[in-house]
Amino acid sequence: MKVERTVTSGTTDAPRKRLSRAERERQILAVAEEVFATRGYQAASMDDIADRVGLSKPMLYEYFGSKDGLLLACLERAKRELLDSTAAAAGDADNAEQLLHDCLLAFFRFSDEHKQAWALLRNESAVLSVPINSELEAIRGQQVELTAELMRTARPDLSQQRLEAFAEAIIGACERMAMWRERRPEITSDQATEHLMALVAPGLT
Amino acid sequence: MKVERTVTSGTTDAPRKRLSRAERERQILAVAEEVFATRGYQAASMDDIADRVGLSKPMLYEYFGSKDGLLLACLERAKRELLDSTAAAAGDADNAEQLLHDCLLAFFRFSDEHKQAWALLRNESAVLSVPINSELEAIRGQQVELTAELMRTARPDLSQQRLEAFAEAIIGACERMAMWRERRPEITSDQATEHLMALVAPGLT
DNA sequence: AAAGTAATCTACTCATAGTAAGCTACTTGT
DNA sequence: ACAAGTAGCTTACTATGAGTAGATTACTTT
Repeated sequence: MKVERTVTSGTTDAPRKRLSRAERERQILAVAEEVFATRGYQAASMDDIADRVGLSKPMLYEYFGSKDGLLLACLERAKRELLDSTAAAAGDADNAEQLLHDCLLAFFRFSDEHKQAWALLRNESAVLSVPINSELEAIRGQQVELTAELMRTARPDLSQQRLEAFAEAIIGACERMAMWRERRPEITSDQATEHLMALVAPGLT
Repeated sequence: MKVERTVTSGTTDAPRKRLSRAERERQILAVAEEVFATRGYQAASMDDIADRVGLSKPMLYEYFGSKDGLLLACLERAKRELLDSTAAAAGDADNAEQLLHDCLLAFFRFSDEHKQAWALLRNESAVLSVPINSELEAIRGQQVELTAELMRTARPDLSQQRLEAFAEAIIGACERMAMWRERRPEITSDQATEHLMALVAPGLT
């Protein structure tokens, strides 16, 4: 189980290439995302991640501070990607229904195509430590805001509170349906979008 | 920080009452639910829970097997309570819209009145270890089934897949809105219900 | 080539999940 | 009443994994 690297004694050992901080950080993030997504936060060990990168543990702490910090960095990147994807889809739509449709579809496609990032986000409350969770809620707040903002242009008659409520509800519905699709892979992102449209579009137009 | 019990040397020490397994289990569950809900799974320590119960750690393992096992027992109880609450509310409703309304309201009231149980369920994917998560998804499946079943009686024209999709979406929306209400305590359960009804009722009738 | 610095390592500490092995109070058969 | 059995309980351990102190080595700069 233990993969000795024997840096000191080896004859054929490569002398461990040195990389710039930025490069190493990207490399670590890639490995960490994979490990967190497959094993889960708790079962993932810093030693394991370090080994896979081919680096010693203190480097992870040097760059990310803590296990929480490392997860948080992964989450932030994933969340940004998701936000970008949906925001981009919101660009070219002429009416409210079309807009909703495009965003939903973009979301479901994202959860298809970036399975690892999505697995991470889906389990985001994995950690529960107060500092992380509040940070996460802040990030999530952005998504709600974006959604509410988009809806306001379509339905300026609705109250601020109602818009927020709708945004929360729709995002929650999306997340659950994405998890549902993991259990039923035969359901395409178009079908999922259609189901959700059937449920909420009448209430929005 | 360490509260020594000094059982061996004390003069005024109560000799640690012996309880039946069933009673002790209930007592442990109550403490564990509180600790898990407030500190979170990760930060909760078995030693701490044992101390608060006034018991030694091996007893927790004797009765619940592992930390996961203890959390799972808490979750199962909480989930059953929630399921009972909503199922009871489904009893006396004459039409589909009324039914949906009553269930939603029951859910939001539950998350008000059983804050601890709800905090636990809300963070249920806290653990991520594969065995626990699959167990949890199974429990959750019951709720989806119940919801889908209720909707089928109201809308027998919809396909099985669509009913499931609606059930998942509505449950996801509920969960998110309950979390939203934690941030905005001024929003009553009636208001939350009304918002959600406004969003989904048109799509269901 | 000397000095400086950024990347890296080895070798620890400490907290906590989980366990082995035995002790003790209550129950039950005779 | 008392011996035997058992269910509840404890002390004292191991093992793993997060996090850290301090030294070291490879590039960069002058």
